[in-house]
Amino acid sequence: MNMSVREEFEAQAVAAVRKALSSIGVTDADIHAEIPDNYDLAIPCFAVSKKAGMPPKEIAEKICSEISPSGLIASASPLNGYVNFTVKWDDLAKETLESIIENGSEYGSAPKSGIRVNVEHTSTNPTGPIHVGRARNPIIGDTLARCLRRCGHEVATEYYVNDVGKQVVILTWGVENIPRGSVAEEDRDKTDHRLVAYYRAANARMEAESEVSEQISEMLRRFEAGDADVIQRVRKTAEAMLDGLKTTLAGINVALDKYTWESDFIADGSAAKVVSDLKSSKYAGRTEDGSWYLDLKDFGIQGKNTKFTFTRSDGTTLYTTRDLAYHIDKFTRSDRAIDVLGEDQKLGSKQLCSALEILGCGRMPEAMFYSFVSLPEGKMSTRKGVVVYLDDLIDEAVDRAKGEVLARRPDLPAEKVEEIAKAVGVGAVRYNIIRVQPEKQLVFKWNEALNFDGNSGPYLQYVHARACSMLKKADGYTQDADPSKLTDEYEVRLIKILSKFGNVLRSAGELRRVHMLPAYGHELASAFNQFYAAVPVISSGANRNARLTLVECSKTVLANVLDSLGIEAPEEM
RNA sequence: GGGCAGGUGGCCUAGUCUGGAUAUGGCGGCAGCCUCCUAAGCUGCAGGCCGGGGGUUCGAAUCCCCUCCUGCUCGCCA
Repeated sequence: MNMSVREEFEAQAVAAVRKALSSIGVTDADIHAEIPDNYDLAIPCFAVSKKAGMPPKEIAEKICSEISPSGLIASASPLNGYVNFTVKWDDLAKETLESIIENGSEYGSAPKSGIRVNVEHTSTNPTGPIHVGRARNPIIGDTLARCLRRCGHEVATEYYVNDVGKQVVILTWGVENIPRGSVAEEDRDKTDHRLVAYYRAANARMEAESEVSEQISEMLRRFEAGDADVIQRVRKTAEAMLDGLKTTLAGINVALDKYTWESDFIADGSAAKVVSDLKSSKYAGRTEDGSWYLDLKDFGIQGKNTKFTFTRSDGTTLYTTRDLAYHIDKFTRSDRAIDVLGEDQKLGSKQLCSALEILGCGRMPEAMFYSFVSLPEGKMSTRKGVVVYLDDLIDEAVDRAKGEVLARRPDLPAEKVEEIAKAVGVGAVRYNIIRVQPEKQLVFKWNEALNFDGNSGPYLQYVHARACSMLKKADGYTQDADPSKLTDEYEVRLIKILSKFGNVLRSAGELRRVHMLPAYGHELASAFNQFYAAVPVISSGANRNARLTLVECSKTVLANVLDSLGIEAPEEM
């Protein structure tokens, strides 16, 4: 679909102001619109004031005198240096409702852009189950991907599997050498939870027994020398572990389009190509021991060590070297690459970008950082067992949701209860994580993670279910988008919120401000609840059809918001 | 020590990029609201030196400088 009515109105208002300003000789003014409480749009004249050499108040008055109602603009009035616009309500309401009815699940989406966007997310080491400390990654990545799709882009999500390096070798050694039953496996029947016991045990034995340590080192040496057998065995273990991780991700409605294996970039020679290309750059240098590095002091890398090492002294590649090959590969199949990364990757990501620049790669990945979720007692650690697994969080959330459903709906069959409980539990978890700006430090607390009230996923789901229930109970009506039947203040507010959805999707997607989405959903749901409490719908006589149409439209947009958040929209709960 | 990020009522949080009209919501607390469309709801009340200090400006939560607290980081680890 094309520009929404709301966006057209904004464009018209800005154009009108620009035109009025040009009549007083100001042409390059910096105009930005705000959405105030009492008007539909406001443009402050303070910045313009200096350029024009006129007080803001006078400019606002002057601008308003030049603007007459046209298009979607109903009025423009000056107040305290602002130009306040009101929209032609009838047009806004009618076109918004008609557009929602016409476009349904696509309402708010932008037309196809033809731009290929690659979103890499999750990419956790396949050495243990996903814990809550990293749970922001798949949820941010998946939500962003959903928003970008609605922004019209061709989006592919991708998981970069680290099947290279000491950690996976330790795991593989453990799985191959520690007898089944000799270590206590976790009781959850999933490969990631089963195998992590061998990873822990292997780590412990490596530290305690020099013989084990030597075996692991030998395995690592053979791996790096390209021993096909070792590489294959490590890959197999990683695949088994990944299987469990995929199940966890599926549990929170995350499915990735592609899994790319780090070892492939060694096997196909592309990592070696990166090394040889970097060696010939003027920033390259070699230490006495024979390792190669780039000196990045001219690239804004600060600190006592500006060197970025890209080969070991034995010539083998390092993680970031392979990541370079990976990014070059990504850009052969996408126009934009977005990396969702933990904040510990900030320096690495910067070095990667500098190296890409040195390699003459015309493009840079856009990094999105989040800070790790910690526990009140401190950082999570898989090895120390100070950890809350994502699987446990999901189970707990679904369990609690089940209790809530059972308490409210004794009439539902058991199967339906399970279905709703899963939707609600997962909704609470995803919403709670995505509602907060990613860079904010987050301390995990059960009562917050399992919040079902107020600013929560279930609150939005509840409104969706409520709207569905009303439509069902109405038992038939004819669609009516006549704005003259929707003049109550609650109806007006609700429709104005519905008209903003496209703008919200744009900033959540293009500007990667994913946390705008839950805020909007809450605003919409809250406005609906107020409308619901104040305005009778089913028994409302002449306005019945129009009000039911508004309920249907609200339901549609809410479903779109929930879908963008990767949260299911139950029809009853 | 250097770099990067966060600091907003008891708790969580929006707004900071692009300075502007009374700082957004939620949780918890208190007081109300189901003979009407799902009370996972609605209404009202209390609660704020926007970490602290300077500066720029007609105007600062927002920009600049200093400072304190928290997290991350400065590997021939991944």
